[in-house]
Amino acid sequence: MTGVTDTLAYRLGTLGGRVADRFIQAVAGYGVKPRHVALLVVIDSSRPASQLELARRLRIAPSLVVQLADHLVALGAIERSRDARDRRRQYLLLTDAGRRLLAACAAAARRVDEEVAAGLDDGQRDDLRLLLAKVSDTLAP
Amino acid sequence: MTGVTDTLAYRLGTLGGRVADRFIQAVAGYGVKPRHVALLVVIDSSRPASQLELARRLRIAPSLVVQLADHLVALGAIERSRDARDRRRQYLLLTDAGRRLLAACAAAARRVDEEVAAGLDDGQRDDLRLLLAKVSDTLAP
DNA sequence: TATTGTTATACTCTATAACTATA
DNA sequence: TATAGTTATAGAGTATAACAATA
Repeated sequence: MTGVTDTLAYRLGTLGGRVADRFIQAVAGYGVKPRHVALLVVIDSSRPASQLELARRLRIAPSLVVQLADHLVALGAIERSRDARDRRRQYLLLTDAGRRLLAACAAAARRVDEEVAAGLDDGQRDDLRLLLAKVSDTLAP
Repeated sequence: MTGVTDTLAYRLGTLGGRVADRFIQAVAGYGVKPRHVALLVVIDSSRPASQLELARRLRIAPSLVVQLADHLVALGAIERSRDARDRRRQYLLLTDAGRRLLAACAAAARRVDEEVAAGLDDGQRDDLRLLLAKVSDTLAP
């Protein structure tokens, strides 16, 4: 009988935590945490989106988007821009500094990858990336 | 230039969280959370260990082991047994009910796997398991 | 009245520090 | 005095609920 440690669910869950801890350390120097990076990512990879839209995409509470955005504004990484036609809405937009910050976080993630994937050859790294992407897509909706 | 989402670190971190959420739901009916399952796993897969040893293996605070163990004792899943030669030490031992609970959690994890790996064929599932195991080993120490 | 964003509050998780008992 | 375990306390992270502004 296979044990719980043999399952993808258990391995992905525990390993995800270990890797996330390293990522936290890797980006801490830039004054951000994984949630901030995730927000930067979705801002970067979509048409200008309101805070509520971003909350839905990230599956986090709207009030948390406010806090994360406040912090990123303070860092100069994003700007809030009111919708002229519906003044309730505020779009979050990356600044040049925000793009540089995101690039720095990507570089930090690649440094973590060096450690995480130290035991894998290039082909295995690509295989793993592909398989994780497939799983992500499965869980996407 | 590769973005942060292309890295293993970012994917493993975010995906780990999503999968962990599903695992939490899957075992909630048994009255346990992932930390309890992790404690059951290490108790099951080692010589009788003191609470402090278990804390070190799980990389969690000794005080947390106390809380988790209290809960598992209340569920009847483990028993505390004092070391006769050093009455400060308490070994945590699985009961039969604990073994059944662990088996139920493994079954729950396999149900989560059905969802997580729905987009992968059997060969890909094995590949992913193997690659994750390799990465786990790399990060083990 | 409904929706967007914000603020206030509460809850969960977990660690650190203080304490007890045994050595 | 040092160690295993326990209890008390505090901090981080995040959600829910109450509120403000606009539609």
